[in-house]
Amino acid sequence: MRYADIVIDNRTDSTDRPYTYALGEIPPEKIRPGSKVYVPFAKSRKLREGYVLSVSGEDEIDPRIRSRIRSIDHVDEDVSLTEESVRTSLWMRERYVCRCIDALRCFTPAGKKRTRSASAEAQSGETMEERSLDIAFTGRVISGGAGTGGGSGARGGAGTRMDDPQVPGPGEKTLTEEQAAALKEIREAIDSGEHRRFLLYGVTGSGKTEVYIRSVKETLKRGRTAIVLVPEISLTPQIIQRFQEVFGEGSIATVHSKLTERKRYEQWQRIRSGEVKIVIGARSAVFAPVSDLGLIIIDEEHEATYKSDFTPKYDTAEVAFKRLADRDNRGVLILGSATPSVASFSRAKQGIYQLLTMRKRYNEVELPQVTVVDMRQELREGNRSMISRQLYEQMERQLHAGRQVMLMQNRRGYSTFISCRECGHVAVCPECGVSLTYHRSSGKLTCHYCGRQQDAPKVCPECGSRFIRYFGSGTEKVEETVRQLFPGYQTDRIDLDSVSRKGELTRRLKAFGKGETNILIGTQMIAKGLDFRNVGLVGIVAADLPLNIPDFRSPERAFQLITQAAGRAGRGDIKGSVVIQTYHPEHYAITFSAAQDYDGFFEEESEFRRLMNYPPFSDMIQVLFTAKDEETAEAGAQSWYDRLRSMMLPEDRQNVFTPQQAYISRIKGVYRYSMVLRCPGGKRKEYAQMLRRLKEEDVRDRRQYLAVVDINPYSFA
DNA sequence: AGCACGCCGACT
DNA sequence: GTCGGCGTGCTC
Repeated sequence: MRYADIVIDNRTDSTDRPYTYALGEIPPEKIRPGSKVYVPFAKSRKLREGYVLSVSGEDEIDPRIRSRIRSIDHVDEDVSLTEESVRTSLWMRERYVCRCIDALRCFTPAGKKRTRSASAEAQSGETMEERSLDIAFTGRVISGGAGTGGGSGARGGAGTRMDDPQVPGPGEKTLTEEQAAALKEIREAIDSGEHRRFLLYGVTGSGKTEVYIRSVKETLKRGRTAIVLVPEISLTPQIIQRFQEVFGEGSIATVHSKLTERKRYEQWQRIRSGEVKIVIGARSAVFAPVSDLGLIIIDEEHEATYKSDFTPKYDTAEVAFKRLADRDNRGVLILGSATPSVASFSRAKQGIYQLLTMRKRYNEVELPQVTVVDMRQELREGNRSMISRQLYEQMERQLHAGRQVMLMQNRRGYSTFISCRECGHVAVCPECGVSLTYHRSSGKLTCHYCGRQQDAPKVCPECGSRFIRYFGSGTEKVEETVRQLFPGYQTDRIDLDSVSRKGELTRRLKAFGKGETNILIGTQMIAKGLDFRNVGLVGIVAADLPLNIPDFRSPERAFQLITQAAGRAGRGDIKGSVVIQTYHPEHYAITFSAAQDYDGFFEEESEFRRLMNYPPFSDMIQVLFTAKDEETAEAGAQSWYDRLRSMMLPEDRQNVFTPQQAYISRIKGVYRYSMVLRCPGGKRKEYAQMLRRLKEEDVRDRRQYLAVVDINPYSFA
């Protein structure tokens, strides 16, 4: 008799381990790592879903559990996963301290099947050999048949091919020297059939998309598959359009959150069956069910959207790396950005990534002229408006010349908070404890964390005073000011509040692209995406905003945001200009972004990180404790702190920081405490294992709080 | 004794 | 996550 170790699809930590089942009536060739199975479990009448991790023989069964073993009821081959998915999931469980099932679920089709039989055509008839699973968390290593498995024959070894390299095919553009040089390196890597990683550092307009397209083409030529990841699919219609022009619409699967369940399932099957070999999508597309994966491209790799907000809190580039390094794939990873993250550029400098640089803009358009305005000076000279005199003058000049203007204010709403002038009372969300933002369009006070809304008070709820002052300013206030200053021009505002319906963002951006509005005001949503040919000026209304957030990555974010926004100016054949308004004109994030000097910024930021022992010179781990009452959350954090330190060697204890109330101490009535750990080189794995042990203890002791581990969090909550 | 309710704990 | 078991405590 043969047996299978199975993870049950229960969302609880207490069943996060493999259970052994007999194959029963099922032919052994139908069960392999990744098989989706239905099994009886505990006292439940209904069958439970599960995934096979490994298969074993009679002699490997622990005699103590033998009598309790039950049989698998049936298999669903339509939604079974690849063995590579199982290996990557087990790796994710270790790395992100998550449940095995949560990692496996990333690889499963989110949508529903129509019927059991309707998608039977998706079965490609593959009979993958059983292979050894070296990292099963059972600790059991099973070895099945040898062999390298499906699809590997097409890979590598095609090195002698030397036809049409510089001649553009249909829909392709002629390559610049820099593009050709970058592509040469990538092609060699693809030809080698080895796992290699590149950082494509190309300034805005240097033509990264063209390099992506050619790289995908090279990959397809070898019969292999490619995944192209973009930060947010609705903001990148141009990339998708370019890919469709070159490869044809039918050969690309696009996956994103706006697809209906059925559509998503259809796409999943199209990918799994091998019908399409190119997948384009946001973060979650890194889990696309491709086999023989030869290439993953991560465009705008520095973007925050590549770090998952949900469990498991994975880093897309790490998962991409792991999938590509798998023995069933051995593919190439390309990270592309005009402003690479400090972590990635640092890896490139260390030689972990091969650095490919493209410094020239495609049409040799001159870089925009940048002016930094000291807003303290403006205030001293009597200008209390949020628009400086320089910005006003430049707007006037550009609008007069028929050019368009973009103003970025990375905060929505009308004002940040409202406060009573008599007693100082500040309106605060009763659930989250953060100040409420006034939205003029709706006349409501809104909590930006939980979304709760209430009417703006006419009189102070504390003292009854009619004198209420509005502090700070968001996009709505910018819009109002600009409408007053430039009444003769069409103005539009784009932020999370003004675009609710799907497709509206793209439509409005397109309208601006066509010149229907003269002035576009928005949050960072407008800093990315579409290529606007007629924008003569980009104004960054408050460049300091990201700098005020208490996070070690603030300078990096500020630099990226300013650079991105500035990149919107002068995309066509006109030289653009950029005005940066700031209260910290001397800050290095401002000076280097104004000078468009990435390398200078990197050096300074890297030195700061090294001195402070921040990533990439260490790893940070945050554990967030949530509970319905504050005492439980605090006690949970304290308990982890004490137990963790007692597990550690004395010299490691200094790396655990005292637990404290989270930055946002309450969300939707749930209290939050946080504990942060710093992992010096090489300690990450060891610490993560300790955290895993603490989680297991909590399950056993039925603790009333929830602890969520976040490895290298993108922001410290 | 008989029953409702809620917590416990095992699940292969 | 899920369900039966079982203890508690109330009522007849």
